[in-house]
Amino acid sequence: MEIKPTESELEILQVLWEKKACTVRDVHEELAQNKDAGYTTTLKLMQIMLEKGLVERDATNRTHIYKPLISIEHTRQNMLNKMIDTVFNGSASQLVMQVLSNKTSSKEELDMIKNYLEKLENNT
Amino acid sequence: MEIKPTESELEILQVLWEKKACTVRDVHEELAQNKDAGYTTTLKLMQIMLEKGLVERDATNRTHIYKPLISIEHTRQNMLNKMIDTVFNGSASQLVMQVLSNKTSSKEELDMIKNYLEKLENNT
DNA sequence: TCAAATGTACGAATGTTTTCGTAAATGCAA
DNA sequence: TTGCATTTACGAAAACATTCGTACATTTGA
Repeated sequence: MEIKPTESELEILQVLWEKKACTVRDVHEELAQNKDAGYTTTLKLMQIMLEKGLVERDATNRTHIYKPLISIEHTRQNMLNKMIDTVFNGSASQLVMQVLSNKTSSKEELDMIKNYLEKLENNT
Repeated sequence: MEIKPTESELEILQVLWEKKACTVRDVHEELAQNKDAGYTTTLKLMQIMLEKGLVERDATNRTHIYKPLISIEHTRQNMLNKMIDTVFNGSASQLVMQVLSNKTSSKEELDMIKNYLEKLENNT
């Protein structure tokens, strides 16, 4: 699967991932909180996403219901891999340390990560 | 600073970060290894980057010398923050764990990260 | 010296993404 | 019923990014 969502498409996917199934209006209203673009803009984008296979829809009723066709995990991983390749010289650990250095994480978060690391090491 | 480099601009920045100072030809030759686009394309892009303030140049001599004006760390952090905000619900640790789960890192890398984490915890 | 090579400048073509206007169909409520 | 609101479809404009052709200046070396 080599479809990279555009920035606007990602915004729409956020909403779909969160709400599982949406009408165009649902998505539009959600987006309208942070951004202003017309209703038909959102509609058009979602139609394009349908063509690209990023979403599917139930067109049984007049008001269509859209659902995401790509998973959030998959998309996250794709984006991370691309970023590691292009901006972090292929080093995942460099990326991790950069995240940890600037985002002031809580002790709980750090501990969670540490536990996770230990689990990883034991499993190999 | 709210200038987000485009994809092509990032490719050029990679080269500049690596080599510190470059002519257009330097950059072009480097890029030409993986991609094919004409010399004037690279030139034009670098001129645009100059206008945007992404790079500076010494135009004393006929062959101009370009240098990056934004640091690699800053750019990395910007990209990560944006990604955390938009795709990881604002949770840096979620991002970290996703990276660790899929990129099979070596034990050395994992240890490096663990040490780094401990240093972080001791400093707070 | 002077032609070829190398360099910059820059407008314009091309490609992609985003935005919107308008038309047509359907549902809804007075 | 009838007219107003909501919805889809779709073409085309606008905005943004990339690519390239061409003109012109400078350097180089035969």
